Amino acid sequence: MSVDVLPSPTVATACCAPLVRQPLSAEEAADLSRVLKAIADPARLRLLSLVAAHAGGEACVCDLTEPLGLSQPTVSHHLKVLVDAGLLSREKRGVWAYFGLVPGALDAVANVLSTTGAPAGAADGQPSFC
Amino acid sequence: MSVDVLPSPTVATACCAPLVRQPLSAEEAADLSRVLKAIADPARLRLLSLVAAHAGGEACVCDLTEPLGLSQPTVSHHLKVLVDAGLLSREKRGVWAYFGLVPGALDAVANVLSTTGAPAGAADGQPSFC
DNA sequence: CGACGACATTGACCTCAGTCGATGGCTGGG
DNA sequence: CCCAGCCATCGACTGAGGTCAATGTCGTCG
Repeated sequence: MSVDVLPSPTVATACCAPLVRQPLSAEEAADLSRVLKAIADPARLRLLSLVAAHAGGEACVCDLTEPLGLSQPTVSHHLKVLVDAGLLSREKRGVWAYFGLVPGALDAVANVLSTTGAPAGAADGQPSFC
Repeated sequence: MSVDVLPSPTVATACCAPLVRQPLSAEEAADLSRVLKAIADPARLRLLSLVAAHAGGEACVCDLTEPLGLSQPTVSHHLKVLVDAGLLSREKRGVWAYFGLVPGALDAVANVLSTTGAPAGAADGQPSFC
């Protein structure tokens, strides 16, 4: 296989970009579009909301296949996309794999899109990104 | 064909949805993904930032083809996608067509993604959406 | 009124992304 | 020690989307 597990939290590079203040470069636009493409899918949007609304803030694959009406490989694929984009975290406990929201990741994307600089206490306290 | 030109300002239906509070329905996710798919493209992201940063907050097609390095039909196509998504407004004055940001549209999307309810003064005063 | 320029539309090509069935790896239980 | 269940990966199919050349439409100017 050619590609290996490059860490690349793509959301990090797209952070703190005003978007409406000055023209984006081709690189910045490509980075930001990568994260947005990960979110711009109905199945993945529902996955994000399902995980976030689940008890404890995390859910396993078996909890997600039914509400989405998709096959298990498809759900696993979408979860991998979200994890690679830096939006979800994956933790394997025993047989089950638990997925949870990465704190501040969605807020970082929201900050980029917002015409105002930064929401009051949204991505606040996330120095790993900004 | 089945689908016709429904006006559908898709951003309106996707407004005010917490996303992390309760699971999205298939309909809500489809609506929201439509708007996000419009933004999740490097060329369109650069178009948004170019228009926003342009003098007067509006720009015509001839101002946008060069910085993007894309052909005129392609730029026109991307602009149409953004207009259909409710993110850009199009006003034809004489021979030129001027495009400008729809106020509050990007902030509405940012609100949906943000884990906190609403940024302080972002989409504030946009009763057409919320 | 004829030519030019700005923009939109069409048609076609090509690449990529979403989906599923089948299979493999791994862990826990009998 | 073997079996059962959860999850990831693979391969293939299909549809959607980005891009451009060519063409059409409309307003402007000489």
